[in-house]
Amino acid sequence: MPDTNPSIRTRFAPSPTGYMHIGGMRTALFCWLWARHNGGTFILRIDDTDQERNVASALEPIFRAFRWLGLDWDEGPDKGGPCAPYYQSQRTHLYRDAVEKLLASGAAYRDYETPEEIAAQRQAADADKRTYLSSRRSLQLSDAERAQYAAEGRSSVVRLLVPRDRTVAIDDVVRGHVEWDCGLMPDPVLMRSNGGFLYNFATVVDDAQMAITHVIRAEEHLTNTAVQVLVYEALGHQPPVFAHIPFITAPGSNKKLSKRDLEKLRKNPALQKLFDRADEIFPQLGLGDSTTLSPVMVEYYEKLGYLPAGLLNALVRLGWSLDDRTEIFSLADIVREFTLDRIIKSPAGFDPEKLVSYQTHWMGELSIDARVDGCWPYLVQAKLVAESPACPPDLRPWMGELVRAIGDRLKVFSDILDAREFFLADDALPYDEKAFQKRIRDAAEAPELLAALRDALRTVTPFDAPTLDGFVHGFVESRGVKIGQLIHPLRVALTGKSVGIGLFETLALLGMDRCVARLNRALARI
RNA sequence: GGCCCCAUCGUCUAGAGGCCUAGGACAUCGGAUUUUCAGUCCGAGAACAGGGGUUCGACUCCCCUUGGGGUCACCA
Repeated sequence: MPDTNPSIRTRFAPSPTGYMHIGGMRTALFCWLWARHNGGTFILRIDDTDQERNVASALEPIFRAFRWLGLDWDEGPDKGGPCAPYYQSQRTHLYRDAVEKLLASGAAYRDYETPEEIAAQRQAADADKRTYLSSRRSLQLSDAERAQYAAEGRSSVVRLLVPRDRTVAIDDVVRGHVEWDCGLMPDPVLMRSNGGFLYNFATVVDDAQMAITHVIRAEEHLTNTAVQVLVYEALGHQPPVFAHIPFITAPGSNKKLSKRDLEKLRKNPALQKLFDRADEIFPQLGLGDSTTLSPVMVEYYEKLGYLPAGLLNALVRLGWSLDDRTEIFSLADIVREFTLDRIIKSPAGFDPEKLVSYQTHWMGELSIDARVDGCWPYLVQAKLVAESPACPPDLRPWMGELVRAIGDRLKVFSDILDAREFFLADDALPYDEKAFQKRIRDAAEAPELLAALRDALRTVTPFDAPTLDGFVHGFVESRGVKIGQLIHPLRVALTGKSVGIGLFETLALLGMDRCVARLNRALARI
């Protein structure tokens, strides 16, 4: 058992965006894992500094995603905790105090230059191919001028006074030693002219006040870290340990997987199937389509009936591995084995195929009963069965047989909808016309064979798969035809499709009466 | 463009100087099983970006080049 450290505190700070991004979820997972691995504390803090929207409803999908995956938090908005409140919008007094402290110590200054002036300076620097640096003219102001400006209510921002004669460095757990030259940094704004605070500042104040020991976040924040470390130092705090993890990219590309590029992602060959499946399934469930629920959102996987274990397994293997052979991890395994030093440095492409393979594994671990329970809500939602919170007891044995017959074809719970023909009324069965043509109309002996079988079927008892297997084989033998000549047309006649579960299971599941009814209907439409 | 990061099979990765004729998984392609599909079993192909060093010896260390990415806001 590796060393653990209960004093470790990590946090994840989502913005209320109205959905949970798959990449963000992976970051959150790593934060959660490090806390849990150590028996430490995992904190959820809401980054709602620019709260235009309805925070509560925009937060709901985020909480939902955490709960679905089984990632709990020890301190957070709904739970409270020793560092409350956990909404940044309610913590402005802390930021204000920190700004005052920095102003008083001279580590920060009030800057009266207008945005236009700054922009002009920036442009001039660009034109001269010079690194832009803050002019710091406001520092030259006399006390009298300062007082006058304040009295006039002239607008100003508070900037950190960057110590230009040195460097800042971190020893990132993942990246190693990274260093920046402060002489190249403009003075960052800490507080806006309207009194609002900036991310790079608020985050540091929060992380320090919440005693976060490990900041685990996506690599895109690496550059921000320079400013943040300077703020830690100016405030007199010890910076936490940083771990900048590689981000998740779109399959076959090395661009960040983002919701903005949805249209590009739609054309990505590896993602195509996921979008198509969404467009096929979600409308049946009354959930919109791939535009409302796309593969970059955690909700996509939940709503399609993926298993938390499947997604979790896939997510943790993106940028992390234990050794040269272990692929399958339960959440408990991951918690036990997860360490920061096994995180990879390079970006990881999200591979839907690999996700499916993990998913298939974990689905296989589930009992038939559990699979029935997982599938049931989809049948209800698609209105294929009568509304009921769970599969009724009298239907359960039959459902169990169906799910057993579907076997590995059931990769996610919504795949049960591919077996919709078992739930449709006999006179409402749609036919794959191409298959019907080829297997029934164009096969000379098919109609007669089907009719004969229909009549013979009435004598079969018990009407179960093994018996039917023997019976059908005897039937074709006695007629001197090959099994394939019967089986293909029979499948189309009974299910309307050319592919599906085992044929004898299909017969048994349908039962004699429905088989006869469907055969009659098929024969009548030749 | 400045600064920063990254670079092993198509993909996810193992590899902390000799264990590497580079291992595993997913995907792909064969073959077997089979009533379709899925699966299962067996097998195959498939990678250290390039160039310099260091070293008896480099996938592993250093430098350069190339390529990719991130970031440069009174966004987060």
